[in-house]
Amino acid sequence: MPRDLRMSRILHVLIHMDRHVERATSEQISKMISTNPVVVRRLMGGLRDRGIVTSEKGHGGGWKLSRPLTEVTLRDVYDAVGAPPLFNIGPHAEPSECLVEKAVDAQLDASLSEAEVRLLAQFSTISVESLARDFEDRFARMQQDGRGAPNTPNPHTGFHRLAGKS
Amino acid sequence: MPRDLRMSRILHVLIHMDRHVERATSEQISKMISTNPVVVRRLMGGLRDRGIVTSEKGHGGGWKLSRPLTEVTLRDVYDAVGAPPLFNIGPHAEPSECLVEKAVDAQLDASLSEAEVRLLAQFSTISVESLARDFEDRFARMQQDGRGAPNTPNPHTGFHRLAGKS
DNA sequence: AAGACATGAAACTTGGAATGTTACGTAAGC
DNA sequence: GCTTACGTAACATTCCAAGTTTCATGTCTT
Repeated sequence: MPRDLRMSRILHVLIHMDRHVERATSEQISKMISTNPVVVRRLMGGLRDRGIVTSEKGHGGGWKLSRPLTEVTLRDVYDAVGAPPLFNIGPHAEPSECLVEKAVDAQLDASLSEAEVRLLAQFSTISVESLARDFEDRFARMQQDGRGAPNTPNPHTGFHRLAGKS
Repeated sequence: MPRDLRMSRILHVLIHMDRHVERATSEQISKMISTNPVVVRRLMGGLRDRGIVTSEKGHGGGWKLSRPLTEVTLRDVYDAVGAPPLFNIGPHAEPSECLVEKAVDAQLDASLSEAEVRLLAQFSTISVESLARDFEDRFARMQQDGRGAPNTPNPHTGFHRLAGKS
């Protein structure tokens, strides 16, 4: 339903890099998230500027995590992709002359701002590592309970088989 | 910053109708919010379907409030405009084959869903009347404190001068 | 030094959603 | 019968994320 997929995509990439590959080129990463190398560079550029990943040119170059995912929060990722508008609804951008409109916009904005603060605060408390681990735990439990999910071994590039032996 | 202005516009219209005009045509309303009569009909159609306003055709027709704004919540308005996606960010629509991606999307969706439930719950507690009154109170206070805001008498169609004598 | 491999960045195209617009149909009042 | 107004379909416009093309820059290998 939503629109801006950048956060979702970056999280996807970060976890793959942590779990499966030490160093990855934009080309390789673009296959993970089914897109173009240039799009990957745009996304990763924000992460590099914030010290979450490093990039190296030339032969053997590519992207590497520069700190453990325990030290990267959802808030960091959100900021790294440019802190796009959280909400799809809201008041006008430019203020109006109309007092009623200004009143409505101010009140509506107050509700949304409060919700935004809360959500971003929650993002700050969630590390990418814990996000990945939550899932892996649940998946492992399913696995050992009566007949787990399919565990289809069909990844993008040959990686995968998450949450087996760690 | 945001995109979907429908809620903001409808609130604007509802308060104007309650405060200033008993009955208004799509033409008149369109001038309030600087748009087209057809756009107004689209917006108001949702309200009519939910019993918030009534419409009448022909001479002397137009739109009227069918219940007091004390009995219309922000949630009602949100639903009436089609309950558009609240968030601008989020995971993909179609599920992926990749387990990592599914994990990321599920976790991200969980955070967003929780925030959505909270925000909509809050919308349910706020009536359009109280939203308007909050502003009017604050405005009146500014007015009597040392020299209030300009109180510019320049509305859309000649209405206005909110929060004077009620 | 030459060539291959990567990132960096600018410029343009594409696609979807809200909005704006035009046109026509239907109902109500004069 | 004519004007007024809503109801609706169809199309145009605008905005932004995403996709794409192209070239420049830096780095490793031979």
